[in-house]
Amino acid sequence: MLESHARVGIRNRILHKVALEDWDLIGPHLEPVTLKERQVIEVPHKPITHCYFLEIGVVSVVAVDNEDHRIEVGVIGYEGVTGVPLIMGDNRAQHSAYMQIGGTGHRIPADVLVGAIAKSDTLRALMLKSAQGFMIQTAQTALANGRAKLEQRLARWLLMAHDRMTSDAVPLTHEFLAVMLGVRRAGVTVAIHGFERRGLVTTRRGELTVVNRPGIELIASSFYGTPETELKRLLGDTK
Amino acid sequence: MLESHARVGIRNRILHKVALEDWDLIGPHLEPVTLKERQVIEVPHKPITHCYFLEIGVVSVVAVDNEDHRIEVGVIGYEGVTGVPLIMGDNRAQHSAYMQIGGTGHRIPADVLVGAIAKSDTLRALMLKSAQGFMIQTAQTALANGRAKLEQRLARWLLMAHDRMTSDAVPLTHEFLAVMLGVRRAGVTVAIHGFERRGLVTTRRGELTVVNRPGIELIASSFYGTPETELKRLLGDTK
DNA sequence: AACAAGAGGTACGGTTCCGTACCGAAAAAG
DNA sequence: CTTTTTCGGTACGGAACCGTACCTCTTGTT
Repeated sequence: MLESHARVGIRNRILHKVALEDWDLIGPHLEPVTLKERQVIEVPHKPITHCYFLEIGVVSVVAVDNEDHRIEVGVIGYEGVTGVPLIMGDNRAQHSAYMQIGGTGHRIPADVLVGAIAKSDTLRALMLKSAQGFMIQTAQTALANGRAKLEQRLARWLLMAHDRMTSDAVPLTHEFLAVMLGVRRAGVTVAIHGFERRGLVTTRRGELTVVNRPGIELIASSFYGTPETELKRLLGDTK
Repeated sequence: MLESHARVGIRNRILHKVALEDWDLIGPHLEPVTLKERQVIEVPHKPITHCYFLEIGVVSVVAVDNEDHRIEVGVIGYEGVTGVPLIMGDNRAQHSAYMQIGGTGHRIPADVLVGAIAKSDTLRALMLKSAQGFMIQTAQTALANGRAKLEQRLARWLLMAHDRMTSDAVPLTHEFLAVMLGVRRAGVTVAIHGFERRGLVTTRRGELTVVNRPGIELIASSFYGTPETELKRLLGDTK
């Protein structure tokens, strides 16, 4: 498939797959952005102002209830787009979303994207598949939260983050990892030590480097992989 | 809003909200069905043949991975419709779905529903909101699985089932409850005893009756309620 | 250089829940 | 009415993880 000139160098899978005839609807409205860690993308129950197509970095989507329990329900990187509710016809964010790992990308005003989806069936179909990919990820998270051990969940998260990075270094603290997994910070520390001892990762303050990815996949076992495989099927990627 | 004659007596919230001008697209193709417990609705990775609009009963949607870990990611009753992937443009089921509590409803061939959604913007918007309601439920399940105690999760499930029943009796075994919550059968038995001792429920073999719903809500606390509230907002119900 | 703040290491008692197993009671099948 | 199956009650050791706390390093900040 030919790519429009404007998309040369674009890594985001969704933008990549926007049909040529749909590009005029959104391309001109994309604004390049640099996103620092902890930057807020969406606030629960508030209108979504922009959708972000990441190039690099990781967004954490975190469910929060009214007693302040919180847990990550999914991550979004270069393979997807934020603002799933918009695709479903709702303009309010359901969950908290923020940059877990800083990066870059493009954003588009919510109303422009909604209008574009209304105009083009093919664009809407693409966005819907992206949304479904996220649903699958959320379901897998529910499975992992209910069934997997801390170590397996940690492995799963590292793999998902690693997929979305361009290097093997994953910059994040035990503290935030604990929040996302819904466990104690001390528990994360101990689990990471286990990984380190087995030569799967190396660590520095605020950073963790993947050394032996297959080894980590072995630990995550079948808790990792399903959403990734399904997304490829949905978007028809061959690589 | 006026209801078409054909819909008199329909309890399903989605069918109820189908606009008059959209009714011709699906109404004539609805087939009344009686659904017995354990009846299979969807099989993972296989094409979805029909979508079910339940009147009474509960469908369990269960994520299964390739090592046979399984856990319920959501339930569907009279408030929704099965076959979420179809709404998202995919014809394959992602999860296992089966009747957890027998009931009645109407079903429609998948291709008819897909065609109808393609023809009508308003119908599609309605179905998308239903799908989003399910997404919210799945996210809340991920939260509960990661953060809640067994007792709280049990309370949450009972409330969700109770919402979808027409009586206070919920027919199910500890065994299946355990599968859905992803815990031991023995654990469920003990937790139910606790409820019974506190006068929240009464039990018989294969059945459980809700006696003190507010008491159960107190236990579930904020792990119950969010998806229910949000679905009302999405569908604009006032009751 | 001194200080404060953040990140990580470690420990300990306590709780929750698992894995497993065995038994009796109720319902279904013959 | 007997046999078989399903369902539920109960127990026990053990694993996983929590809540909490305290201390030590880094890494910025002043």
